[in-house]
Amino acid sequence: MYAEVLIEYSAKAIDKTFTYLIPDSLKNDLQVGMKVLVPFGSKIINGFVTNIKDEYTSEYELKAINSIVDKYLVLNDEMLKLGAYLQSMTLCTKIAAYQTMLPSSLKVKEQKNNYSKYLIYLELNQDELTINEYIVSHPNRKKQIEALNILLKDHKVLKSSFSPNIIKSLKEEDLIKETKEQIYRLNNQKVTEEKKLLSSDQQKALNSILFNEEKTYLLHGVTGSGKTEVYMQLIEKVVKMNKTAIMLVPEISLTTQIINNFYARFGQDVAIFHSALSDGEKYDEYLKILRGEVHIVIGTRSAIFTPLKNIGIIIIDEEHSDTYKQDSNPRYHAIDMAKFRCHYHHIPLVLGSATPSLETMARAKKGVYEYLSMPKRIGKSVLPKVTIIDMTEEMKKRNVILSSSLKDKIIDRLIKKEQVILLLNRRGYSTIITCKSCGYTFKCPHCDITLTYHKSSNNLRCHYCGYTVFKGDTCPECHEKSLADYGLGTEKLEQEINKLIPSAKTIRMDADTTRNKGSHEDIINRFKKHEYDILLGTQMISKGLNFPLVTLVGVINADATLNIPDFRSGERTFALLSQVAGRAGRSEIPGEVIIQTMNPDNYTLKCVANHDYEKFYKYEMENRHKLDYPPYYYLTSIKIASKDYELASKEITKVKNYLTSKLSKTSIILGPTTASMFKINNIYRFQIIIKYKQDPNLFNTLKELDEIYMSNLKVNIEIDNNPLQV
DNA sequence: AGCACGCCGACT
DNA sequence: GTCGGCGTGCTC
Repeated sequence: MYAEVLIEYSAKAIDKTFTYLIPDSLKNDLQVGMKVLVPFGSKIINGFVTNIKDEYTSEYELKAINSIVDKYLVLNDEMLKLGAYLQSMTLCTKIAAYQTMLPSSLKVKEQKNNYSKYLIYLELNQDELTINEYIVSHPNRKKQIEALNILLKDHKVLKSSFSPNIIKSLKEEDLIKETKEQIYRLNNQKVTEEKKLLSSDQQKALNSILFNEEKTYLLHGVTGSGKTEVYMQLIEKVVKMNKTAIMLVPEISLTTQIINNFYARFGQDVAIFHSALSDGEKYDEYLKILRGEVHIVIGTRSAIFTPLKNIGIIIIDEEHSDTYKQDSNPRYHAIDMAKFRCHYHHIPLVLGSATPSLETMARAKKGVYEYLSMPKRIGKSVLPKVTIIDMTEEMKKRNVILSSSLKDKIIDRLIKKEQVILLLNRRGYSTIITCKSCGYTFKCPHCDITLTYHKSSNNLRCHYCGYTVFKGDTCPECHEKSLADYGLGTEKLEQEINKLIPSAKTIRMDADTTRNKGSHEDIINRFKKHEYDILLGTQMISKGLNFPLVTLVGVINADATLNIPDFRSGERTFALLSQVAGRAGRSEIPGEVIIQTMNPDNYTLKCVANHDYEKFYKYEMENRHKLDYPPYYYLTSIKIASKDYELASKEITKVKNYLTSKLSKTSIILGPTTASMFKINNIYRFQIIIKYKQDPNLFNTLKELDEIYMSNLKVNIEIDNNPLQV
């Protein structure tokens, strides 16, 4: 018997199967979809079995498979097909596709292939009579007799409750034995079964979703309309049918509240899956799923690849979130993967959002998706009042960071013992450091980016490659003491608030303060307990959090996200601000939102202020239509990357010519231009954008291009179908 | 991806 | 005369 094996080097040059002999010892256990260790060249490395066959003829002397990495981990038929689909969509290597589908802890680096955690128990290994004889004949061994008596009474006791040398001597006498039971690191008990009463909108949405056909639903519900409860009741129905469910959330650490609700209602029937789990936890959760011990999986993007069987529904919460698209190697979108699995199982896909992506909404309007709407908040809470503050006016009053009205309102909330959230979508202290006498600005030597000043560590950092330099007092060019900083980051905001409102207790949440595991939750919990009055931070404070005492949300600088040169910046700003605005007034006390901007007449901001998604949608769709952007056209971006500037620029022109000769006349080929992040880590990037509605030649042309650059070591090609950033 | 083989330049 | 540069090609 022979096995076809993919080698775990993700390189285009060896992205093909190699045939190995299956030794007799593995014949019974080996299955397609398993990871194996094989000799390859001079090394022993991981491989992945894609086929098993009886016949093979070749001039090679075949090598044999060494061993199976983990006999519990097998990709089933569905997962193998999904992997092939992933590979064909993203043009990644075959092995990379399967690797992304298996939990990363199992990319066995060191020879550690058993992540299982056990509890070890001691039991008597002799009958009661023998034990008693021993006790009588060794009256001096007091500690040992004590242990034996405990075991006589309780039969099975945790090993850790005895001291090791007692165990050792009793084991030598063969009086006791060890038994082990696997335990899972994450274990949550059900707390309540209590279902919440549904509003009529919720009930209508719930009833509209049918479980026995393949169909995509858009659940469009404003913040606070109770989408989570609908998800839970949908899943409850599915579980009652003895089927399983996957629910994706954008970022698990920021969605702890949803997770806790699910644990409370479904307890051990839930497995969670995301990158912040430890390797052991990940392994346990994966095993629970593989063994069919849970019906529900909640997780981030990668959870779409968990091997649940007999799926009954897939739900994607906050479907517009960028986090569902992977921004490195297999650039897949979780929604595409979900559609594949829904098709496989003939089941519904539910996309939920308060601010659906334009693509999703357009499909709902066309009737491709069924549209379900929940336009009202549940209970007594109402949508907050949103006010736009013109910062150009405030600047004249020398209010650079806080407008007088936002400052007054913060003080008012502090007096009322309520809480405040402030959003500033830029971390660090200040964004640019410039020399006032010679005009020098600090830039990253490896990237085409200005460095951000971090005051707490007194250094300048590149937010792309991590390059860090100490900031001195003098300009490195002209050596004058005339360095000035411009632009506002969260670090400076925190300092300024403490200066302006000294009585306020503030806590900051951004990538810098949440580097350690559990620090997100810690900040959230402490804020929730009202240890702090003001939570300030980047966009990570906007998602899914529900703080009843927050009655004021301030957006410090709405222009920071609005002015990013990307055709989706309006859409992103609308979603971000709507979401953060939704944090205000989640209980009976009505909330209020202040948006500070230099562009008070901006249409997007006005739509946010009026909570008017429809108006924003129409406006933005017109723009997209005029400029031939999605959802009217599909996009594909092709980048050529190289350390050699000249070579990259020469190759991108070749690519352009190739595309022009191959693609249909109706496709629009833009560029070549320098990519938006032109130089990162000393690598130059040029790009071409293809806009198309339908192009039968596109896919094959991309594949050909990919193959042309397959063995080129100096130039890399990066193809991204439906890129999020252009 | 890693590693060996192979063919030309600057050195003890 | 050798050491070593990295270009090319192979790995079941």
